[in-house]
Amino acid sequence: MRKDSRLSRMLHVLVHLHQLQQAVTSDQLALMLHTNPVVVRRTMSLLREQGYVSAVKGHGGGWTLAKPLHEITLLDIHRSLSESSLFTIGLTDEHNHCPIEKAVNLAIDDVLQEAEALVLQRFGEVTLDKLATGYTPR
Amino acid sequence: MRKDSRLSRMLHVLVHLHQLQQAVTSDQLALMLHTNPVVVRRTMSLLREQGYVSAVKGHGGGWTLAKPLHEITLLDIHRSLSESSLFTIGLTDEHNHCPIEKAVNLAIDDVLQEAEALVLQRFGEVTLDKLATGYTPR
DNA sequence: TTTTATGTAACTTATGATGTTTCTTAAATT
DNA sequence: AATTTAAGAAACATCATAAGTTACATAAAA
Repeated sequence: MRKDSRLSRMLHVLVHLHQLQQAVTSDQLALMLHTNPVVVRRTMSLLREQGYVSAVKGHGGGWTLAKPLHEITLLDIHRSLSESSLFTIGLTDEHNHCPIEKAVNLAIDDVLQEAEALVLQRFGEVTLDKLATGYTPR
Repeated sequence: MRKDSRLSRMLHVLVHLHQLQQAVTSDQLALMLHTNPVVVRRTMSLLREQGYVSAVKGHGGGWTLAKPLHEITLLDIHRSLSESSLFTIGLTDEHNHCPIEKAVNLAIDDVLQEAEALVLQRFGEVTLDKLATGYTPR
């Protein structure tokens, strides 16, 4: 299944924006991410809607951070990007009345919800300034 | 992103096989899963390779459990089915030498590995007989 | 020999991030 | 005012993979 690498890419971009301290164009970011500027705008606009970056049109324009890195967590960016599920595992809904299917789905969902809660908690504990200074795992 | 519902489907099938106590054909399972028999064979054959089910050809043939439910865990079935990742999140590898990209990927991967370990542990704790008698969440 | 069933190869479909083209809009430079 | 530079946005193509489908081979029982 194709992976969603937007979180990885956007975190990468945000830390670079912090270090450069100036507006960076979509074309420049596209070169950096080995992609094209439309993909950059499409993804960055989700962060702009949540107030983490600003975009300025025209000469000298481009993208800048709208908040300092220490006020942004991995969770903030993850939430800005994803409406869809964290897991590749899905549940079936073929027989709403079958008690076995219900028990199976409940068992799987129970585990996945616990795991998702853990991911969200951990993401919430990491601010982006920690990524700028060399992250060390727990 | 399209979900992998094979785990859910196969657990459902295994518990039904236990309750029916007789060979069930791929056609019958396909009706049960609202799919077609080739999809059933393709997926069930992964469980057969690991020794969880047996298949018999010809008249009166079909699929039967090769192990009792209490000797099979969610983890066993999960492992039989998936070589691919549990998460929809992927890491980029655009600049192997960029320390920021490394820090970003390390931070994400750190969290995902912890979450995956939790999922595998929980899956390993649940034997399939628990699903036959009405599963209650932790 | 016929019927019933799995085994398997080859191909199509569905989904969503990604990639691409093209045009519009806005702001700074000339 | 005209030109250049940049984001915004619509429309469409690509890719990967579970799922779905078609067709045929193989094996076992009736």
